[in-house]
Amino acid sequence: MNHMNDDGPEVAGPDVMELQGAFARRDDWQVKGWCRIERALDVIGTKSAMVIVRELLYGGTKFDELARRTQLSDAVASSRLKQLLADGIVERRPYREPGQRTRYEYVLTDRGRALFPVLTALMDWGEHLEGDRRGGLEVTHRGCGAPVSAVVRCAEGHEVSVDEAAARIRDEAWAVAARERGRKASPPAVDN
Amino acid sequence: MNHMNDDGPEVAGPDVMELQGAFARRDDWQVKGWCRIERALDVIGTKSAMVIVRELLYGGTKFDELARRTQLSDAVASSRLKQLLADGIVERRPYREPGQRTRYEYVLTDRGRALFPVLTALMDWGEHLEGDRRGGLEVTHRGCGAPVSAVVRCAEGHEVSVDEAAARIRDEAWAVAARERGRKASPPAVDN
DNA sequence: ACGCTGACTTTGCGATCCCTTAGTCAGCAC
DNA sequence: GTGCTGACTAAGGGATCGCAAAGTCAGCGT
Repeated sequence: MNHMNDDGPEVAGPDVMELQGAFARRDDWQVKGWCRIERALDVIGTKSAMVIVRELLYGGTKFDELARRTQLSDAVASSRLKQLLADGIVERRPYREPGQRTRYEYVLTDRGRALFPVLTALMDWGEHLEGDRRGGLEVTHRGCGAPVSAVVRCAEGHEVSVDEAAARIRDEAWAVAARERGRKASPPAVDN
Repeated sequence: MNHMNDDGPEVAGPDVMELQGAFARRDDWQVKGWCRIERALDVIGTKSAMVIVRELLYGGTKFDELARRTQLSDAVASSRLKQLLADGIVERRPYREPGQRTRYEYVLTDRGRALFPVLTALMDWGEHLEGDRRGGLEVTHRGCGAPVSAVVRCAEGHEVSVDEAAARIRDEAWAVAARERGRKASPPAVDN
């Protein structure tokens, strides 16, 4: 648990998660489609998607606002928005300004707004990287003005560091059975 | 603040961040190098980097463990680890098992472990996507056994939703001056 | 009717990501 | 010293990402 040890080559040690139950034998569990991190990255794992969501969170709605503020080309903005639409992250709704034809504005869905912790966590992490600090943004709580950050917390309200976390398979009995079924269909893979 | 409105085409409304101060004129501020989200993504914005960090958090240390468990090819695992090393996210330290030559194991640095909220936020978000739920992982607090999630919180301890958040430029006076300096060097861009 | 503008779409290209296959290289085992 | 293994490295290729430039298309202005 020795955080903040920048004192030379002495390294951090095994401050990692505890693997519980059958997952302790990590190699027995290949992450075909069940890793939620990978699933998430398949949908928003691209830089253009992330920065578009960023601008939508900042309140941009019109196509040219989003393209300009993200510094993406029209083509990328267009195809990414189309994909975000298909994935249920943004919705399009018509609007019409007086003397203009009907256009569409883009707004985040609930699923899109649920990316707020992801973006905040990335922003926090980017803080400690090289680069300009003063020109950057500060995100605060409108109520009290205090700066915000993304933290990992358990349902009981405790803040959880990496070494205080444990990972286990959700429905272990089912997962073991599913693996057995898969093994009958195809020859055994990792078992030897 | 109408969360969870899946009732048809009625959309969510302007549940977005408030832009304060000079940042309210969003178009006046191009995100050249100061956006921490983009800086973060330049370093870990790739799927292979993310899944390697995931495995390191799960406790993997040896090269072949990491390559096998991430399902990445040796080549990708190798070059990504090299890059993570250069970026200060992992450290390599020699170890030697009896009757073996010296090898290296990979461990996260503090900066690497600081990605825990990012990965947790992604995992949370991936929850609501299509796909298998039962085979998935559950991350809990070792102390009390409760499941963990990533939340956005202010320094005063309030949980902050998107529409309760505000963004402003950190050092606004400096940023305005810096922009003026830049404008002298090159012809005005967005002003007219 | 003609041009202009805002909102895209299409096209063609280079860069990056990730894969497979094949090779290297250090030390044991024999 | 020959073979083997674990840990890489290199080479070549397909897919995806992102860009610039050009094209489309609807309506307003004249």
